[in-house]
Amino acid sequence: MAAAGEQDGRPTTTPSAAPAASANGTTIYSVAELAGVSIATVSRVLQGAGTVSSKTTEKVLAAVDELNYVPLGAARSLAVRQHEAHGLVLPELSGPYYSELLMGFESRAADLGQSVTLMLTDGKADLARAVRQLATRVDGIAVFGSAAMPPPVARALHGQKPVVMITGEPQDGVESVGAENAHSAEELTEHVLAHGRTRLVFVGDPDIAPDIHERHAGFVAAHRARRVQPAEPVRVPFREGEGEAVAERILAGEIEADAVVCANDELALSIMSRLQDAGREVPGDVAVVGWDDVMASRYVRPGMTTVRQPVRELGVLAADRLHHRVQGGEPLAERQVLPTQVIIRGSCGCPSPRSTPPPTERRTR
Amino acid sequence: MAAAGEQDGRPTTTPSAAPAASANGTTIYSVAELAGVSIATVSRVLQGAGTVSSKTTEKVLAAVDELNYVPLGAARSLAVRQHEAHGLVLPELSGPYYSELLMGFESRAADLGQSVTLMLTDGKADLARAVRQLATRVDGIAVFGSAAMPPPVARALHGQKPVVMITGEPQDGVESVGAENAHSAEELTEHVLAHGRTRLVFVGDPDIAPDIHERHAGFVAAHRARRVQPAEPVRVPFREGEGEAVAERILAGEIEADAVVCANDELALSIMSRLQDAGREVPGDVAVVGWDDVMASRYVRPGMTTVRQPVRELGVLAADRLHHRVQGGEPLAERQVLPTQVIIRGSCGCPSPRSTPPPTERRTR
DNA sequence: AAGGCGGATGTAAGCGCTTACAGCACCCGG
DNA sequence: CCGGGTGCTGTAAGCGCTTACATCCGCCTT
Repeated sequence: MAAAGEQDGRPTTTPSAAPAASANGTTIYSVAELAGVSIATVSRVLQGAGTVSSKTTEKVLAAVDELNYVPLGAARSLAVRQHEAHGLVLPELSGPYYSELLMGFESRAADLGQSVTLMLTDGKADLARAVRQLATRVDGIAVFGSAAMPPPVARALHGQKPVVMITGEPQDGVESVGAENAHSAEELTEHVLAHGRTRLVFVGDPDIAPDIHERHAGFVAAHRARRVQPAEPVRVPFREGEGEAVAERILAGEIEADAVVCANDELALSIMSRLQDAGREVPGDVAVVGWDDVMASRYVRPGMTTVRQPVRELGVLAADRLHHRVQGGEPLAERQVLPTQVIIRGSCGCPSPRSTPPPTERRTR
Repeated sequence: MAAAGEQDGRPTTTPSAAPAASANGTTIYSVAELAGVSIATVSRVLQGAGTVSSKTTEKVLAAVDELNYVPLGAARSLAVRQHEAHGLVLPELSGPYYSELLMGFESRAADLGQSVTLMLTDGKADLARAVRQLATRVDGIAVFGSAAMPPPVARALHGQKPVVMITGEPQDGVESVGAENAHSAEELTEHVLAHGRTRLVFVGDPDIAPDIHERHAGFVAAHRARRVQPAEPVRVPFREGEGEAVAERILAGEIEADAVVCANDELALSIMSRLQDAGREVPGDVAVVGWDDVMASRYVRPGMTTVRQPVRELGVLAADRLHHRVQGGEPLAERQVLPTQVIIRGSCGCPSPRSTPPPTERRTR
């Protein structure tokens, strides 16, 4: 009995025939019809909600299988008023930094049952439009601080969707997560200073992003503690080629330094490489240290002394916080800060250890 | 006049009051009401479709702005029967390979007006479920071949949504894109052979993925061409630690080789590093070559001889093809193959060039 | 035996948007 | 002065799903 004798297949008020359906034409109606039940029951089976007899459940599942039914996410989203998706906005993906972040984010988001919609800002002509468009399809957005969130965009989102900034300054209503910078930068700088180096230069632009700013602040603080005057930072953007250029300036004597403290490993690596090619000894003539602990830093000779950030955890944290917000939770006023770790290898002047294990075995979960 | 005197704000048949609305409560109805027009007009303005007087357009835009209106993507998707999103399934993201791919994919997808929903398979407990879930919210899916698409999943998707495989064997109805492997592997191997090396070993598992298989085939072909018997491949998974292990076996004399041809750079890099630490000369005692041209390969000494794949272009191509399919286009029967390039540096035995420029300036679009 | 209860299922009202179609005002030529 | 464009706007019917509520039925309680 039940609704076995359904003569329409679409027992709603709608006068029209069965809906045109998704890609292949199967909708919840087709499934219901085939299983001889109502669409409500199909939905209940699929959502695991409500009570459905095991016999009915079987019938429905069989029908789903036979028709190869894939529900239309948009319809569900509309009905439940949730996208069940988190947005992530990153500048780009070269280098391990953003990838790690993304992996952590995706992993946690998946655990929370959220899909992740990614947007890269580099090369986007109309950023504001892109973010707006993204906002249209997600419940909340995590944004990587530096430059990924121009004011107009921030304004557009204001109060619309939960936003969490990664590595950005916390603002009213948008919370922020990040890694520690100032202390480890100070520690690293002090370490170099302790090697007896006296003319350190900081390479990277402190104004490019708050975290670089903090790194530079640590650099300055270490100098202050020893009552020595820090040199002016060499302001260059994060681009591999820039390292070469800086190295040339050092070789030419234009920049006088016996140690260079770089804002990231890419810069440090390219500087060290160029210096070595030109016959300079590292760390003999000049020490070089970086930031991020990218893979290459373990393989170059001497090993690159650098700072490891818990980038993946940052991604996890961001996903967590975002989800919290999406669930209606209140934003945290203070910034969440994860600890970093100074990794000593040979490029700072220390005797090179044989090798440093990777942070975590690759390809682990 | 127009509908200025609208008394309800929701001129549909629905008896209820104004809808509860999205996150912040603004829907197309609120906008219409504020602007004093119908929701159809608001939609037209926002979609740029149909004809709307400039006066009305202004009013609507003003209302949108004032209310900070963000349309609900799900509702639009439901109405237009398109998700306007591409799914991308990758194993993970460590190393530059997948990141590049993803960047290419995202960039092209964005150009095509599609958002990208990313899913990483590594560490996912219920892959089939995850993919099914993904299928629910996108118009088509691009899958990275190796292992990312277990048969049950493939079956689930079969005929449901367009699928394009990246680096996988083309199958019925699912097209495939990839980079050239066999020829460049042969060329690379022949190059090493031409250096006078006689005992080459291939490190990596040819059965792990079709592309590795092809690489190995090229390795074998080069031997054949010289009528020499290739050694059995050293089958190891792609994990950084594995390189160390292989290096130990070489050091122990367990593997006898004067050249090792690795399935990727990570492996090559870690082998070379361990060998050098143990006092072996590279390329003097043993040559090492890799595949992928990761960043580290440019910075190590000697530079790593390797093969550069147009990974980003692969991502672009995948997005393109997927979009083509989503638009109703027919799948291409033959595999699309992009050319690769052998990069000679010092680790194969050649005199080290000073430095090799990165493939493209970083951070470019 | 009647009433009530609860499990299983169906009914139908939306979710917020797009769009075919209808309607209306205005302008032009005849 | 009227018919028919033409240009703009409104009406309303869905898109496929979830879910509150109604319904039905069998069985237990009294």
